[in-house]
Amino acid sequence: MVINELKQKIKDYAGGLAGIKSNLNNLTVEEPKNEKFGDLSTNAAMVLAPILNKNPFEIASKIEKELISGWDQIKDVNIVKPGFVNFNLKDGFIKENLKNIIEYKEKFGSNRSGEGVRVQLEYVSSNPTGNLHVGHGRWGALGDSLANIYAANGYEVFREYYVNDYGTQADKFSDCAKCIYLGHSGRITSYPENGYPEESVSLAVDRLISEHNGRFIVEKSGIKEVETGPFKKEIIRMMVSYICETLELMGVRYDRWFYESWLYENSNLEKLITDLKNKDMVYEKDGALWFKVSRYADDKDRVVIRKDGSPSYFASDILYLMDKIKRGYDKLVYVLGADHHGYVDRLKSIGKAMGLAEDRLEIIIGQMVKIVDRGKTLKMSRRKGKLYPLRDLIEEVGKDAVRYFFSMNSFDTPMDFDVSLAKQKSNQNPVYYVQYAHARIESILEKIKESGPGDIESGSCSLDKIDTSKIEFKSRSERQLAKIMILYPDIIYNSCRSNAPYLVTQYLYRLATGFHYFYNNFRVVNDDGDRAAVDEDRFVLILLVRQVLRNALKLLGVSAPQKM
RNA sequence: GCGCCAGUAGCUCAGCUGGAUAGAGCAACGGAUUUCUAAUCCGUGGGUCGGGGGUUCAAAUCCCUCCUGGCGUACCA
Repeated sequence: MVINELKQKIKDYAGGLAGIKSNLNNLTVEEPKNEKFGDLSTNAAMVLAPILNKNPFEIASKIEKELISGWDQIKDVNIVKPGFVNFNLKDGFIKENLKNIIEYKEKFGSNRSGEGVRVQLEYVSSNPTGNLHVGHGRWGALGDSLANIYAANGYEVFREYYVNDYGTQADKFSDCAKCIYLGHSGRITSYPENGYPEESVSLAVDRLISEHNGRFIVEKSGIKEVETGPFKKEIIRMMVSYICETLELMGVRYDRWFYESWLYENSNLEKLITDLKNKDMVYEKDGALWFKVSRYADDKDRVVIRKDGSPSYFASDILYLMDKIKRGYDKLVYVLGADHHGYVDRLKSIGKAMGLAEDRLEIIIGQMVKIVDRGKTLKMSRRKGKLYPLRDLIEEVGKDAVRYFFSMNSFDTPMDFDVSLAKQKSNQNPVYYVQYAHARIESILEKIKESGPGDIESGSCSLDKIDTSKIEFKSRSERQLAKIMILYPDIIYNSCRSNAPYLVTQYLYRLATGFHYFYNNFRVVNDDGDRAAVDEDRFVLILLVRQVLRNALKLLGVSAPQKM
């Protein structure tokens, strides 16, 4: 990492001046907004000024003299107005860093900051009582990309989907499905009141019929009935398989599908209750058993066992979290929609009650997706349906556009998803812009292969045997392209630290811009003479760009096409 | 009512551990192609950073207050 390493050096130095106790968290090393200020810039002097009670300009020149001017990575330093220290990197340093792309290839950009840490991510976990809608796509994309990013930072990653197959909602779903299922076998019954939308229930029923036909029908004194227990289990399995397929269509996969009902096996609940009673964490009131969560973070206590003796969903929350802890993950990440933000305190309370260190539990609350179609907002409603199904979107827009689109914003931003716009396959969708850069490179390489000039050894477009230190930057834009590439590892590190896949997306756009500009202004293959001549410096450069594009696209689950 | 999130260009969004002229994309307008894919490139216009107050050498960024929108506030899951 270029920036993060320089930053550490500066921070160490600043720490020496200011004393270790000083807060230097807002010390930054970053690319200045305006590139005329140089490659990189630090505000160190201005951060130190109040601590040392000195003029920032004075400190800046001290930093320049004592620290930065001695670095062999730096070509020149200059100090500007309030006390910015701006500097340029040596070309040689950039070239040296380019070597890493060749050395690490598809691993370029990765780091080991998370080595030895087992992190579990749970995302989507939509109830298996209906199909996924467009909003769920955001959590799928976010969760999967985050998982990839954590892995690229050296973490050991586990991806999990929690299936709510236990409790009254699952029963209700099963009842709805039963009605439709019986209808297929000729017996008409009335559809449950306030049942789930028939279209989405039918998805599971159709699947069940095609797999098992009428296997769950039993005749009782001439009347067709359904074996409720096995039917429920199977119909939910069908819905889950549909959900799983939908997510796979957008490249979202899991290591484990965890069923809520598992939590109630082996009398786990009884053990939990005894345990909670022994620890004095519960009390009885109005015939129900309450958990004293209000003593931790939640605003009020929650029911664990209802007065009818059945466990509440909160009981599942506890059991599930305990199960995760028991499985030995060092860090638990929940990706939840804003409609679940009431969970945060509840989950944190459980964590605290279970003695889980606060930093081991990370809850990401993503803001909602507002679905807009031709200027009209489609109202989101969890129970009532009439939402835009995720599957339709993937089929209409394509996996790549869906993944890219959902990775463009910070999860903190409520998002408007214009379905009609997304359906248009036009340059309005920036994914094509980025993919086009890759396809253009492929196209150049194809041309080189075809013309088979003698000056590229073996003609194969491989990264091996390239010495980047011999590259010459013939223009500003070539150097700029190289500089963007060597900053990639910093992006991967930062995107992990702030759970922000969109930083990768923004980076990709920037790299693609750099390439497109380069492409429009310079040629890699010149065939105006008798035979094609390949510019080797540029040939190397585009090979490197291709590699970095691929690496970043892969993290987002977007393909890198050969042709477009 | 209380809680969480948000309000930045016509639209969709970055920037918000305070810093250098508030940035991108799309849309609008004007250019570039006998040359490796024009799904590209270059240029122009476009802003009371929701309103008001405060802290500071410096505020889109921090504090207070008000307005607007989304979500939540179950012995549903």
